[in-house]
Amino acid sequence: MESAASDHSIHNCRSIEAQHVVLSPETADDHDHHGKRVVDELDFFAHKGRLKEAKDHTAEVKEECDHHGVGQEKQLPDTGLNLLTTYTSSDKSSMDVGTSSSRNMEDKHRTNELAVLQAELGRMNVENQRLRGVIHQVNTNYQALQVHLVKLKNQKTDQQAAEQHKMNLNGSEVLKEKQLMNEFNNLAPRQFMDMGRAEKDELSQCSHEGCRSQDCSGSFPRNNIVESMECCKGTSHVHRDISGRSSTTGAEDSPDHEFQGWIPNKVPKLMSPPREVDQASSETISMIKKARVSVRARSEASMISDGCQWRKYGQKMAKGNPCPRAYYRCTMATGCPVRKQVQRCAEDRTILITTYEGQHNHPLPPAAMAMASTTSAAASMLLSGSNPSADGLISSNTFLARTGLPNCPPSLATLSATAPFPTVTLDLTRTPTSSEMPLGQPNQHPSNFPHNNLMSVPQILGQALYNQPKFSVLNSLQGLDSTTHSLADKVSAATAAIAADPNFTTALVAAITSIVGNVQSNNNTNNNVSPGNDSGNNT
DNA sequence: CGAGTTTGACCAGCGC
DNA sequence: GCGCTGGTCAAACTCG
Repeated sequence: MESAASDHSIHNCRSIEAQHVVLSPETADDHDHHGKRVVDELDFFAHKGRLKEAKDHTAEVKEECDHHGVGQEKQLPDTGLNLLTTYTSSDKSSMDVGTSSSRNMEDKHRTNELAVLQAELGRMNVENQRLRGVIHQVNTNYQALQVHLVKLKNQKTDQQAAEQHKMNLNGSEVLKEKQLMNEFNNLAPRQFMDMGRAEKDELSQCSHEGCRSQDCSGSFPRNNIVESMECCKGTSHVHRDISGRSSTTGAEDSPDHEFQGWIPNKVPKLMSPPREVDQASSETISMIKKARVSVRARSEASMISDGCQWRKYGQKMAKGNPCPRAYYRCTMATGCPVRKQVQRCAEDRTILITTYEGQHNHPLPPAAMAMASTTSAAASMLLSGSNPSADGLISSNTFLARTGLPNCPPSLATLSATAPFPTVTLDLTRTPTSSEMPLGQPNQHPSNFPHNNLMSVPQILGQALYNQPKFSVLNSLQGLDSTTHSLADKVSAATAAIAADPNFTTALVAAITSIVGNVQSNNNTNNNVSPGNDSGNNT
């Protein structure tokens, strides 16, 4: 039987950081999951260890430089060129006539080594600067798009309100409608698309927008746009309990309502709310809840590691695919409704298709937030007015533009509305053509894509989320208002970007590490040597 | 013995 | 209504 979806044990992000991913067929060992360390997942986070190594290495180099009194980085312009003059052997011999030849040789060797390392350091500094510029550009693009989106939303709201008025709706209802829409519009750019901060903002948002505290005081900080929406939808929203019955808000008073537990897919559909608008909203909510993110990645492993802990609960043979489909549910919290399906592609069995569905009801580890936020961001895109085209595919350009990266190649991400549930597909198996490469970066290592770089997608995103406060510092350093920026959107944007450009992954890791490192080091010393010069280790 | 996996059975939705 | 299919359940099983 195909081992793709049937062979694995608990997948825990916390245990994988130090693991090096095995992606090559020679080393990917799918068979054994008993006792021995088996890498049967595509590990998205494997770079972390290497980054640390590189950082340590950089620190070592610096220390060595200081120790030998040769490290003069502070005094040299950061040109990236090896402008350090090193002592030649003749210089050295003239300076050090009295020492033994063995010591001469040793010194010479060290000096040469230092020169090489310093040259490397300089080169990385230049690369670092360039990447900062890239990040700044991405953020600027994102900001512009967000403003545009809000504008469009407001226009749409006004149009709809006018139409409602024409339909001789009762005046108070129109007012209510508009209020609802305004709430929605207020939420959309911030809360809906800001899953990363939703945890912190939810309470204040709800209290500010008049929603009942009961709705918002969940002990689980849910990074979940659906809950956010429900929270602020007012009195008309409908909850589903575990048994699938619909209940009005009165049922929420039960102490365990906020912990809804596993809600099977086969539960009955939502009860029809009394009013059209409620029905529409409920449908939207339902749609969002069903929104899926599908990730296609080339992997020998049976499952990609996405930072969450999963338990397999079923396996089925799906029609039209000889490979079985495995069903997993999140076990990081009791009753977490998030599921995922893992299946190999029928056409190309080296491609692993992982489909995520649902929103976590518990705090996520930083790495897992990447994927979760992408799901939520995808759902929010659906809310934001995307209209499927006739063939059911929303323009991937639109999608990518909404994710903040208009330059992202359109072939790598699609938003499909033909499936039972709206599905965003990130195809990380494709090598973008040179014309598709965004950000003006040359496609230098197409052969590395997607393997080596794919691994670090959630890693980098997760790391960014993990460093969220630092990220805010980064934004403010760049003159951006961090409070208006959706981290989740950045995640989506970065996902698309990284999918498009393998070099971007490495580059962004280096840049973020560098900037964060700089922020930290600036608090201590004014050291020109960026601690983030570890970008060169992602070969 | 507990946690996780496997796998056949069951159920609901959907199309004919 | 019937059959197909996708999704889930839960008992049996495996493993540390």
